[in-house]
Amino acid sequence: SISSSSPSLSKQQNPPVIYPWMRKVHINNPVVNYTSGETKRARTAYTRHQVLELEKEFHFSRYLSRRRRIEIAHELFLSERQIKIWFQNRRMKWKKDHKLPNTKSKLPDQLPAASTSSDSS
Amino acid sequence: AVMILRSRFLDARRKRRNFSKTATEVLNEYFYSHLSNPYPSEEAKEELARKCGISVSQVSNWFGNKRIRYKKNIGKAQEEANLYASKLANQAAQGV
DNA sequence: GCGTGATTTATGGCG
DNA sequence: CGCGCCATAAATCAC
Repeated sequence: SISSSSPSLSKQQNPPVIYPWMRKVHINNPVVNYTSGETKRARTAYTRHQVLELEKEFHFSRYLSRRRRIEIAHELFLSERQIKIWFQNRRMKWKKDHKLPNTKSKLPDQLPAASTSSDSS
Repeated sequence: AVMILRSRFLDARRKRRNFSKTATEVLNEYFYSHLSNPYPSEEAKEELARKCGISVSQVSNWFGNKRIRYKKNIGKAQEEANLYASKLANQAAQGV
C-alpha cells in the first residue's frame, strides 16, 4: 500500500508535474473578484479617444521625442512609460502589417522536388 | 470617423476560422511532447506552420494561447495530455 | 455561454 | 544610462 492503492484505475497516470513555465509570473497590481475568489492582473483598456490620439501621433511619426512623449502623456492622462510602450507595441504591429506574408526569401529557387505528383502527407 | 469604427470593428478577428483538425493535432502533438518547455524555436515554428498550412504568427498565437490556457487549468488539460502522450507512445512503438 | 484564434496592454532580457 | 526590439504573459475581444 505504498503508492498504488487500486490497480483497477487503468486510465490516468498523470504526474502533476509543474514545470517552471507553468508558474504565474506577472502578478502586479492584482484585482480580486470576490464572487469567484480569483485574483487577476489588471489590464487597463485605453479609451477610444486615447487610442485615436495615439494613432494620429503615430501617423505623424513612428518615433517619439522625450518632449513629445511628456506632452502626450499629460494630454491623455497616461504615464510616460505607457506612451513609450504603446509606441513600441504599435511599431511591432506596423512591422507585422507591412511585412510581406510571403517571406520565402530563404527558399532555394529550385528545389529537388522534381515530380509534380506523389506528394502526400 | 467612419474609418475609425471600421478599424475598430472590422479587423482581422472578425472572420476568425478554426484551424483544421489535422493542424490542431500537429500542434498539440508538439505541445505535449515538449511539455517541459513548449517554446518552439523560430525554425520549429516555420516547420509547424508549413505542416499546418498556417502562418508563423498563427503558430505563435496558438502556442501563446495554449500555454496560458493550459496553466490556467492544468487539471482539465490532463485528459488531453494523456491522450497525446499515448498517441506519441503508439507512434514510437510503430517507428513512425 | 463557451471555445478559440487574434488583438491589446504590459513585462523583462538583451543589444 | 536609457531606449528600442523582441518574445512573451495575461486579459480581453469577436466571431
